[in-house]
Amino acid sequence: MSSDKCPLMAASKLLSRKWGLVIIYYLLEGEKTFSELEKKINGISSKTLSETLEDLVEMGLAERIVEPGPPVRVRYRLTEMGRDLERVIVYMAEWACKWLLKEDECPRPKIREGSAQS
Amino acid sequence: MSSDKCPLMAASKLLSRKWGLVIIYYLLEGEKTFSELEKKINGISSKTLSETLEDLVEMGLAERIVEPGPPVRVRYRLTEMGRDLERVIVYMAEWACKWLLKEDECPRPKIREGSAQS
DNA sequence: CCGGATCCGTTATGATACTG
DNA sequence: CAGTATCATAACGGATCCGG
Repeated sequence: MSSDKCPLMAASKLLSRKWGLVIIYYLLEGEKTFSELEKKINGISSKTLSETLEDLVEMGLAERIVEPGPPVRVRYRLTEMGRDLERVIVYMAEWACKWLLKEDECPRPKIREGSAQS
Repeated sequence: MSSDKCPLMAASKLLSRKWGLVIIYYLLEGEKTFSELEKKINGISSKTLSETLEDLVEMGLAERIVEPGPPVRVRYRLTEMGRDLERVIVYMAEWACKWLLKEDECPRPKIREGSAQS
């Protein structure tokens, strides 16, 4: 049988979203609004950001929090499941620093410690 | 400023390939031929496998090794840069096991020991 | 302005068939 | 065995538009 249970294939919905891990990387810094993410993530279109956020919420990785206005504010926050990707993302970032970037382009991860945010 | 150097964005070519990390996951077990990968990775089309392998080689993550035949054999092997993704992939696999799979569907990683580590 | 939705063109992926 | 060719769908990017 070729049906090995490959855990990475179970995660393929996440992995196949081009900006999924990048968005989570920035959400690890803390909650962000739609337009904060849009400004941070240079190169993403609002359409793709919107769709990817929807998918992240649907996958249970992030929460969409609507603060009734006016003005209405929508914030996105990682769930525990999403925050649990921190190690993956930190190591991926280190890998990219090592192999893809110059030393001086390599930022210190800005992951928040003690992430109790309720 | 929006021009943060985000290491994950530098890796976006890899991350945006749906099957990239999955292929590397299996190549971490050792060299594989095209059809071995095709059998292992259920759900990938030969076209996408072919294109993704080309990209992995072009990105420097894997090598394409042609054994003159007949019959000609083509094997794919990770480079050091590719093997260095091991931590990322192992943690991603663990994450998927924890959140996406049932306990009994969660295989022990079959990564080969004795490879160069940093 | 904010948080998208809609339309449209381009690229990536999937299914199937076929080739050296 | 190791791919290519062809065609269809899905994801992505750019631009525009819209209700609050």
